[in-house]
Amino acid sequence: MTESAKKPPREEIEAAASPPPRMLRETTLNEARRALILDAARAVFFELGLEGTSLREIAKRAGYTPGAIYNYFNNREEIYAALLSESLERLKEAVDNADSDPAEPAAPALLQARARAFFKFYQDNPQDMDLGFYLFNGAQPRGLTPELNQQLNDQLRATLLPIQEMLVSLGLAEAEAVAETTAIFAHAVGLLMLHHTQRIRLFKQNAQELFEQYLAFLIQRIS
Amino acid sequence: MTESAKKPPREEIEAAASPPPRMLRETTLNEARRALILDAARAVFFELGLEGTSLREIAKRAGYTPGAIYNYFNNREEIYAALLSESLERLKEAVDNADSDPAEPAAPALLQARARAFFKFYQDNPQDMDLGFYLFNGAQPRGLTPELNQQLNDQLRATLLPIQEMLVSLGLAEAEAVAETTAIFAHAVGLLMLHHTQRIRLFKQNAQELFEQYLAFLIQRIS
Amino acid sequence: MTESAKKPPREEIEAAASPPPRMLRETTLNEARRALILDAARAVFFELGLEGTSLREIAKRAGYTPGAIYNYFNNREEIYAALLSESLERLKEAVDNADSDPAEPAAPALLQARARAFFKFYQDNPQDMDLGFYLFNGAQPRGLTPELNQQLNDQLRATLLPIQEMLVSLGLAEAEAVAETTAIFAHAVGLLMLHHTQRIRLFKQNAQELFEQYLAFLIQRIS
Amino acid sequence: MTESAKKPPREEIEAAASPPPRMLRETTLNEARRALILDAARAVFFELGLEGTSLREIAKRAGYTPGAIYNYFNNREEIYAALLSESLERLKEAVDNADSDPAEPAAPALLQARARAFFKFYQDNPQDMDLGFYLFNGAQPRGLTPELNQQLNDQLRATLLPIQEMLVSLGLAEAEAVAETTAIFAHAVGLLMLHHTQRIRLFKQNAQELFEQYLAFLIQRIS
DNA sequence: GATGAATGAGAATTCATTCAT
DNA sequence: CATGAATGAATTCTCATTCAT
Repeated sequence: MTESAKKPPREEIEAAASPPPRMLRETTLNEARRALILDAARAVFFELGLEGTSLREIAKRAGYTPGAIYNYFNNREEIYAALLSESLERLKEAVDNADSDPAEPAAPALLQARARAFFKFYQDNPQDMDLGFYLFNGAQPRGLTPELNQQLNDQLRATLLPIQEMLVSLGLAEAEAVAETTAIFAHAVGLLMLHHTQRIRLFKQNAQELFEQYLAFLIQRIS
Repeated sequence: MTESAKKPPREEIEAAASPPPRMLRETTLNEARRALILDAARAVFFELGLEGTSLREIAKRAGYTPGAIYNYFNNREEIYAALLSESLERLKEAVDNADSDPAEPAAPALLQARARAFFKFYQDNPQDMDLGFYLFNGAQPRGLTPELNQQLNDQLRATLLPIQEMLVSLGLAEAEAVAETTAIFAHAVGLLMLHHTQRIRLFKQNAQELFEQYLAFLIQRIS
Repeated sequence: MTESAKKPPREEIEAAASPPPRMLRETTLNEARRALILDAARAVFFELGLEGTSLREIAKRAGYTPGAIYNYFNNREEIYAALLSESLERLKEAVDNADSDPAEPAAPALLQARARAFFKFYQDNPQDMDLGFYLFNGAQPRGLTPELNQQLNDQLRATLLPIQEMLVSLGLAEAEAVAETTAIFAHAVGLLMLHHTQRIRLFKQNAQELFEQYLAFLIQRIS
Repeated sequence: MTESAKKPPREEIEAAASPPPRMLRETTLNEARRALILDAARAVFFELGLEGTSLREIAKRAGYTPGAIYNYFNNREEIYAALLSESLERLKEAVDNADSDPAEPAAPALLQARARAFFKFYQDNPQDMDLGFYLFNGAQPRGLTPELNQQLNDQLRATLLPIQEMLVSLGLAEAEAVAETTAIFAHAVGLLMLHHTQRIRLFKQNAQELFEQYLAFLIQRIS
């Protein structure tokens, strides 16, 4: 689930009936190794931060020579992109799963649940935010190809869609819903930044509480 | 004005009576040279961004050899800290000056003016935000000493105080005012992040407009 | 036509009577694949030059993985050797074909035609010269086996023989003819070097004209 | 004599009267160290050839860390350029010194002496020729700046000028003299290539003798 | 016969920092 | 106060080659 297949699974398609076992095995192995590298990369990134993350270190932790990495990724940025993509996948999953939180499926409650899930994901996984802001930086995001950039954008957009839909459910016009989604996104990001950098302590405030309050005001305003 | 004296001020104070002219002269010269280096650093940082900024480049632009820098700063992080301190000074100045915007000095208008000034400062100077988030990162801010960290925190706090005061003027209790100040801060930061990383384009929104709207709702809510 | 079989021919010969069809088929296939690789190698070499030519690139263009190449060649140098061998074949062909240039088959004209063909070949195909000088370098030519080296030498010698013969036709003693052939060879090589490295521009001279002049003087001298 | 000063001796000039001893000492030391690196580079180049020559190896032999080299040269190509420049200096010296070979200063003898000196220099120092042809390659010579390229070209041109002058002395028109100089240059280069790559053995000829013969014919022709 | 994984060595270059002078 | 030399570690990436499968 956590692995976004980057390499083309080529022939797998033609023989939909009986995937040749050999090929299947190799593809699986391959993906497992990619995943292994990504796990190492994530670990390094989370432990050492952006600056401390080098190909060497990733390779070492994955039990590889640096050169070997290039069998799975064309360059360092691709690793980051894969990491981010996978992070966004987890984020989306978290937001989507918020629905299954039982009980009251009333629109306001669902909106809260989804926004909360989004907020909580990054609150619990600060490095995932770092990752995002590292790659989503400046005009031409790091070393990403436009395609990769587009893909990541799409993933982000898709993640926030359920929130936007809920706002529409609550009676907002499409345009308003987009604006409010953006605002929620921004407010969450801002609070999370203050939280992670500990600046929020300056004000003796609690990020989560403030976010809840923001949501409460919002719902009140649009109801 | 832009120079916050970090290192040398000590002796200057103890001998308030008769500062030996020689020492005074040297101290002054010293500060001038520190300022020179910081100017160079700022220029490099703004031009090349965090990644492109190296001690070598700073030294070169300041007309020094890299080694000479260490007479004024103990390491690279200290330069960044001084830069950030000075950036916060400019920010504070911007917020304070918002008052002098003539006409209606009514409380709501003043609140708006100050918050706007804050927002605009970082919108116009993205690198200043980079600087802040570079140093204010994670639990133990980069290579900062606790004292430096404290000082920077104080500066930030002082900058936001005028906004907080205005909220009190508008009738909020002290505790509420702090919470709302934090929220304004967070919202601004969040929108600025989305703006600078261009993620806001995904939603076809405009950061400044959204911030204005946030302020409008806020004022409406608390009036 | 362009393929000089290096490796497999052995068995083919011993069993002149009844070459087992299977082995024959395989041998043929094999040679075809060798040729395929060499074609790719030549293309890469001509396009990217010596420095840009890597086994990986050759393999990629031939539709192989790098490892597969080692079924046909023992190492990179062997590919180059095969390439050079084939280049010398083409050169020989060019010189031999000079005869068929119609009209006056008088000895001086033929000599000129052949020498010109030699010169022109390398003038038009600078990479072929690179190839030659890459392998024919220093005392122990690159990674060539003595046998390979001998073979390449023989090919070169055979290529120049028609010129030497023409000199004999023109009345030179065998020893003199060899010496003059060497001199022609050297003069051509020297001018081509100056031409390809563009050093000849320093003198605002034209390589081809100078070579013609050299030939003219030579013919005049020995007639 | 063998050291072409690349780095600007800056202030040395203003105080023409009494060069401050300190500065002088440092300049001298500096040049000595540059020379040391160049010596190492030459040694590596001569021993391992172009392919084997790496910054690492040069640094190691010079007793330096690779990084330290960059205090004296901005990149690898600059080292090569300095090497070539110095090689051309030696070549020029050799040609110029041919004059001082006493006895008969008649024009033909002088021409021969100079051309011979040129030839002999490269015959005795094959790697110097490699160096030249390495850098003087293709349209945009390796990684050389146009200025460096120009400088090297000028040095080469200046080296051959004495030969050209002698041809004028012998009665050739300027244009003819240039053409013949080019031809002599080319012939020498060609023979030297065959000599160094040992291809001349194929013909059982002797490079030096052939060159002498070329000169003899030339002098005879133009006298 | 061919693949794909992996190695291990190596490339040039950059960097913050130290230190004798 | 400032220099210039030097370090040593790091950076990403490339390459020819090997080998189990």
